Amino acid sequence: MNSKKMMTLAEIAKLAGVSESTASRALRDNPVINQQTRQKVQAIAAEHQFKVNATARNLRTQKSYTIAVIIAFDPKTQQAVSDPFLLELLGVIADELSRHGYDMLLSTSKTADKNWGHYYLDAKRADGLIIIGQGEHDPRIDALSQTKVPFVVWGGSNGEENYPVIGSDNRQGGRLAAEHLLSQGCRQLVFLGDIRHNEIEQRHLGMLDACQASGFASDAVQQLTCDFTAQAGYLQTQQHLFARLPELDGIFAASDAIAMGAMKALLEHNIAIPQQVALIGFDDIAMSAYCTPSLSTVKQNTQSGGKALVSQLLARMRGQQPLSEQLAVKLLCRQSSLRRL
Amino acid sequence: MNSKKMMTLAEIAKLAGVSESTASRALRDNPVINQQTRQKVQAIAAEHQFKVNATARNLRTQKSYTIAVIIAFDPKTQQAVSDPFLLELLGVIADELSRHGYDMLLSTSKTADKNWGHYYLDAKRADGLIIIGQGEHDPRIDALSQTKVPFVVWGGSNGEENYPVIGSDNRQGGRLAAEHLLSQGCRQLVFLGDIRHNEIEQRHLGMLDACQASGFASDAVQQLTCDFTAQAGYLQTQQHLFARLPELDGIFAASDAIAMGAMKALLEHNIAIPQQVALIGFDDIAMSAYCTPSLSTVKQNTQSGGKALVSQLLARMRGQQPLSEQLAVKLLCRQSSLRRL
DNA sequence: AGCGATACTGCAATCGATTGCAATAACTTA
DNA sequence: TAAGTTATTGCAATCGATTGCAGTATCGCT
Repeated sequence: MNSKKMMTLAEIAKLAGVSESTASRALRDNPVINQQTRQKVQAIAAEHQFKVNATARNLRTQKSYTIAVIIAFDPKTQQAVSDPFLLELLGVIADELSRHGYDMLLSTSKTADKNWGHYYLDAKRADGLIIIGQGEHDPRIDALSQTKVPFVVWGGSNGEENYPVIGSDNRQGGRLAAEHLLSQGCRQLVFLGDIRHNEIEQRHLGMLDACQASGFASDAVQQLTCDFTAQAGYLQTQQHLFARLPELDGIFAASDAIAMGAMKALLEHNIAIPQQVALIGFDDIAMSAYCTPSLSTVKQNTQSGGKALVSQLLARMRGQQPLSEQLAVKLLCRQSSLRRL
Repeated sequence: MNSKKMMTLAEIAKLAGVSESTASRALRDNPVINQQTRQKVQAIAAEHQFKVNATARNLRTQKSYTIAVIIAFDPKTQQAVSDPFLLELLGVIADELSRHGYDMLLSTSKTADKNWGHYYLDAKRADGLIIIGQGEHDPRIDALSQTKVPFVVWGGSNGEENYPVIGSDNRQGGRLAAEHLLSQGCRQLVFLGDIRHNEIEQRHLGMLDACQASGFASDAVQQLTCDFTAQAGYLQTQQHLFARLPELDGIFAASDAIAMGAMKALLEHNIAIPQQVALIGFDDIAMSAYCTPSLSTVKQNTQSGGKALVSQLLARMRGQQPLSEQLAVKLLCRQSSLRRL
């Protein structure tokens, strides 16, 4: 006989001839319960496919074993969720959370209440928050940090946040990218990205670092604001960069998607990549190795990123002081920037 | 004075000088409560940032206002979560659910218990299930359909499922793609994809439909199994398709990612696209318009897909009979297949 | 004044599991 | 044999909100 109806702990207890308390303890492997009793209860529970009612347990224990992941959307482009990079990160987080026994509640900031944070935490829907992307300096995050809500953020750090930020070492990534372009002989560089985003700003700063270290005048680097899409990269390149040719000879795009848009525009205009203009992106999304020419990029480590987010959050929930982390990035030189083979 | 401590309904009631029952009704806008009382309670609740404890409400009402979304993973490639197409779909689902007042619990089948379904529903973690991708005919889905669990599936239908399936009209998509290739003069076609997946099989069948309708011998179409990644597309093309040149003159890839891999291999081999080999994909992911040559494809409508999934599931939860749906697809002709401009 | 109708409000049970504390049984040890 | 342990188990309160039903005013109308 299987689950004709929904089983409750009370029914299991009755079937086993014990009290609810005993049944509960038996199922949780509480050692204070007699070995035989325990096994009997567990056997009966298994036989009837009994699953503890999570809601009831959560109410009683005042925990939800759930973490809310909030993807901060750029309301203009709605880019976030369709960015391949974020999806990868999300997958890693999902796995990590379930490895630790937590469920994952997903929401987009577009979707969520104006004050997510409260929506999830005050209503005890979730025990903690992972916020992906600060966007253009979101004041709600600062507000959250004034409370005792346990949360961590994926994004860029300028060292001034009073909340834990996990992210790639974007500045170092920017340096690596720029150094590489310079090493390939580029002398007039463009940064394509929106530096109002913290992460992007760091990448840009890293680029400036590298140029200064190499003794280039600061006007050797120009910055052009650009949304996170291939389309934006394409349009910006068409509209603003062709005019700067032929002096312009190197482009560092803030993301691979942008870079692929730029690449399209350049190729349509018959600009040789990398000979006339060298191009490098950021992220290492799956496609970047498969466009033509293949796209050089700075690879973010989603695996360790997701793991760090989860472990820092859980640490914070245990009352420990969480630390911001900057994850190492890796330069991948492919055809779009390698001039001498 | 704000939320120094966690507020409960009882405290709000006390502050308002009413009973818990009245407070509860007032907050839910129950018209039986006096207008003034209602407003007073609501004002006090707002002032103290009171949020109903979702766990307690869920326990009492026996609902969770949560839908679990399960992404069926291909254990070999782990492709699912990083497929840009699925991410888009996920975003739409998230928005739709929250529009209807539901939270979204996300899990991958890799992650979830062997018997997801029971994990979520028996434990009352979720009120319903959206399963994305049947994979290679997952027996667990059949098993689920024997129970009264409310769920819907995104995937391919062969008309024989005894559960509701929402998905693109893959067969029609296959027809469109093949007809297009034939119209461009292609005479030896290859289908690149794993037909053990229901959706992919339908696309393949559609391709055969078109060829038969045009009077081609069935051996004019060859099928080559290929995982869902660009890498797989690249490798399969390299290893198996070069041998079939120059007869082979048209490739229909089961996804854009595969197509982009194939494109890379062809270009490296100096095959002219579309002159020597015309290429078309499926999905219309963001990148497909931005590779060079731009990729022709069959566009799936994620927007209406996500909406249909949610509305059918909710209908089923209300006890209505849900229907399988096949969503219209749209052929997008870009450079990779357009021979005469 | 009397009586039913109407409009609110509150009591108390309930959802299903967890857990502090008390109770009982069994077993030692002096 | 009595007192003291130790091993198990059960009672009952609790988590926080919802809701059926009963209770109390207030009002209208004859």
